[in-house]
Amino acid sequence: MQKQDSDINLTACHDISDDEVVLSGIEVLQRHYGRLSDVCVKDLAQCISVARFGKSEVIIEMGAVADDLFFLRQGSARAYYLKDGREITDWFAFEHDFICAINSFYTQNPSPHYIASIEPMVAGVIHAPDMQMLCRKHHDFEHLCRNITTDTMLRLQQRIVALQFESAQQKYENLLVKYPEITNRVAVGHIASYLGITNETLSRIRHKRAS
Amino acid sequence: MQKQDSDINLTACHDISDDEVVLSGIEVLQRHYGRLSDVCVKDLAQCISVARFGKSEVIIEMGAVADDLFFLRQGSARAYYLKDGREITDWFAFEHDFICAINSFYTQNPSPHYIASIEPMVAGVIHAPDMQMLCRKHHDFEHLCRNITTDTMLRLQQRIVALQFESAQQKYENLLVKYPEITNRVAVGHIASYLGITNETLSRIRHKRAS
DNA sequence: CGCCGAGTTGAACTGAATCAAGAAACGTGG
DNA sequence: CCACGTTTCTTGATTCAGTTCAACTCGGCG
Repeated sequence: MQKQDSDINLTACHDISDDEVVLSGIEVLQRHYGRLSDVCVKDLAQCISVARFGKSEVIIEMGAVADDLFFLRQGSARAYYLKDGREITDWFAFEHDFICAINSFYTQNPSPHYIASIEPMVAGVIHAPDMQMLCRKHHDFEHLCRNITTDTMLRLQQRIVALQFESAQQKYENLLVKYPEITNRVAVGHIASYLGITNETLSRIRHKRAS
Repeated sequence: MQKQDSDINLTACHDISDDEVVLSGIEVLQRHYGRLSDVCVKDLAQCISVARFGKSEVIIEMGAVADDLFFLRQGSARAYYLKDGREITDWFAFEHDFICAINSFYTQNPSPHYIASIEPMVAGVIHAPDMQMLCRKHHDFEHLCRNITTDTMLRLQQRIVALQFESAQQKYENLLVKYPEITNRVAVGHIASYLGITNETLSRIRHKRAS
């Protein structure tokens, strides 16, 4: 049933125009991270392109210098890396979330992360050099970027506390609170690696909860 | 013998003048995070005060709204929080490091963290409202702050990977690589909680390594 | 000198990993 | 639209790293 809802959305997403992605993205950004001057908005809009992906497409390969930052309008994606040949999911993004190969985007080094779509997705894209240029040109944009980074930093801080002292079960419970519909949209295996536990352990936790 | 070296430094630290703390702090900041205009440096210097603490003094209490950011010139400090009555160390700072009650500083909420000196310390201090003001006034200072935040974010990201997939021993080894002299300056118990392991486990790891 | 907190050592316990099979779900081509 | 192969998820048995609890040692300080 949940499935049907999301199918409808996925069909609908093809109706979203590029302009709509760009403009609504900028609007959401401003709402969360700080207002921009009209001239800055105009410059920013120039720098944003729109990308569309199907289900489970690899968007960024490990080893590439990945200077794309995606802001999702529709669908979902994940960042992951390989640890002993296993995919470890590191970050999920849904509507109105950012995703990028964080190390590569901010340092221009080859990315240890892959990025892949989960569901079909539509996103606004900005390139790191353009972002740098906009930051240099517009003080208010630099301020907005600082807010985004601060926000991300605090989220990572929270996650460290969670990883260090919560049991596997607690971590799963908390994830469900933060993303109630994640189980309908993301493979269980990806969730397990995100939580730092094995598929088997997560499976057992889910079994216990269901009863 | 290491002890004596640091005793000399500790004595010496009383010789550091306030001006020296402020100016050398600003110099180090610029070297790492971006140049500032002369007028900005002047404004910044106005906003920095100097704080001195003895050994093991609590600097920020849990529950307080803590809008101080410290930049250490000498000595060391740690941020920690209580988990089931036990102190969990979350961040160490040595010379040229920052330390603040990260959540409180950036959100103005009551701090879940304590901050305490470890060794006697001397630090430059800036208050969050002053930092905000300087960011608003000077684009180059906002840029510098963004760089600091980005850097912190990437460090936290690294730490998540480390926490999630390294064994207790690996985590300790890596800590020693990053801070070779930490064992001479910080209580073993603080290191254990920083690594997310018990004192006993760390003790056994150290025993194994010594042999 | 004796206390006290920090660190060490030992023994028993436990949560989660690993290894190994089986069951479901998924999508691809006939 | 169904059959088959592949991937994902579940279930069970065993193992292991790290915790917990408890006793003991050591070095510094009143």
